[in-house]
Amino acid sequence: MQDLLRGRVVAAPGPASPATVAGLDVAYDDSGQRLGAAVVVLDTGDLSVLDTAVVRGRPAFPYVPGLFAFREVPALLAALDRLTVRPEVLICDGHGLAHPRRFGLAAHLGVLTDLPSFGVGKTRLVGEWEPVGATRGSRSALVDGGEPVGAVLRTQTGVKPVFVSVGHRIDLDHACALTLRLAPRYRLPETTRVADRVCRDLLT
DNA sequence: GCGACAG
DNA sequence: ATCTTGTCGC
Repeated sequence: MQDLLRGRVVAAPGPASPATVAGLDVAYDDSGQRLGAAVVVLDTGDLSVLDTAVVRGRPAFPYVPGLFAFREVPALLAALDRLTVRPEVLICDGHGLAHPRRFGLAAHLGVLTDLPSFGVGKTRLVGEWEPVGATRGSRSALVDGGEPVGAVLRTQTGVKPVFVSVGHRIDLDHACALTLRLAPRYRLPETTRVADRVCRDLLT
């Protein structure tokens, strides 16, 4: 399925300066039998929350590295469907092309929605990189099998970097620039932080 | 056979 | 992802 859908990924420059971005995340209960998914739309200017949509349900697939999208995509699509504001870019908790078959969650969601998308992961799935500079904004190429698949980006000086990789209709430089703009104070972009908080609250 | 392995 | 325990720093 991934090998098939991968052919629908579009590599495009930009987007220049999106006014809205969406953050997506999923949380699970203690049993792992229930999940809560959230999509939040933020204004890139002041990082204010413009819209929120949530969904509760069951995992559609077990967690298997490389097949992560099959677990969370159904719930995230359902949540996206409930949005009132149409986001210009999707920022996913996970990887885009930095995937064994170059089709991680961010690429998967991008193709299915045809919205520009990229992933910001907390840990690596594939690839190697040279040490990243210690200051905010420093980045190092993430390379897998000899090809560049993303960037290891320092969003806060002296804090562990994040892994940025494009999904659909966006280039790496714009993805990194957006990530930095959305992470003025913490390691992760506000989109991810807000979505994480919202979906976690669904389980309590 | 052994280590790696998004969330 | 989720959980615990402990430490460091503002």
